[in-house]
Amino acid sequence: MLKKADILIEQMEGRGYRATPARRTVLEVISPRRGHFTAEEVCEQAKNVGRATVYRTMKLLVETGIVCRVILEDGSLHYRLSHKDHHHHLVCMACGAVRDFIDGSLEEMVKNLVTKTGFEIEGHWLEVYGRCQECRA
Amino acid sequence: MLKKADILIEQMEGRGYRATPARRTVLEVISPRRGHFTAEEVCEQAKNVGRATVYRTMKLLVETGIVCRVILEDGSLHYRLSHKDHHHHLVCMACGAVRDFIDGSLEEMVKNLVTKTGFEIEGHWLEVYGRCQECRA
DNA sequence: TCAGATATGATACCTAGTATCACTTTCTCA
DNA sequence: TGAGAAAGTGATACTAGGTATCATATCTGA
Repeated sequence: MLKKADILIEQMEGRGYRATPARRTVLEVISPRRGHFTAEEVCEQAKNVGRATVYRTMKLLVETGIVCRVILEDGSLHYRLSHKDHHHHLVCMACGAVRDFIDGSLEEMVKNLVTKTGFEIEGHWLEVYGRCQECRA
Repeated sequence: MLKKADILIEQMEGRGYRATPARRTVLEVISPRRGHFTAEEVCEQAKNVGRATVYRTMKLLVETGIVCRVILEDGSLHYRLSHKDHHHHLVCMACGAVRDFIDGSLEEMVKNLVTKTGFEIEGHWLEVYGRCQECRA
């Protein structure tokens, strides 16, 4: 049976990137993660991978869509495994849990902005912050 | 006649902060600005104000609602004068122009998320990136 | 098999922002 | 009015997060 990390490695190879030991290690660190994490956390856990390589790999993984960036309320950059194409994050500020959501009305709104403002819209970024059901209890 | 910077100074005083020369200088640098700018740019222009003080002042201005934070697509933190209570930004990636907008459907969507997910929602952050009418021409 | 392309890790470096601290300014209230 | 407290300042050193460089290692395919 293929491990999750193997599936991700295959995704990378499919995009024309080499499946190197360093990248494998990074993916093995990342793949069991549920919530969001920083590049620095990956550095700590992937001990035999250089810091520069971890940062390079994270950038690569974002490009290939394997992970996505999560910006917390304080502006700090985190990452998490990506499961869908375009989606947004609902981040619990207490436990760090992240839920994805897609919202059609938002895409609609963006379209309206085009006609209202004359802007050509290339992208948008939405993060919602709060406390999840468990943390409220 | 009151300059724009004076009005902003008054706003600060109204919140219980002192109107010091350093803060005046920062506000004079900021007040004629149209688009977004970084704290570092303010440092360069407000030459006789210490860097630490500029950063402290920027933080203060965000707290008092006089400026708001703008996060660019690359994750870097900029600021701009704030004109409304809660709003979002439409940022031109070519010329740096920023347009504010308010969107009721978004607030609606956030409310829907509460019932769908059980999250208690504390805040959200939306930035839209594109090219303005002038830059497209 | 070997030349070129890719990837790596160590290191130095850079940028943005914060902590510290001695000092100055301003406020306030007796 | 003036003394003490509170608030603010700037220089400096420091930290975190990330990038540039470069010699070396590894892979790939003609």
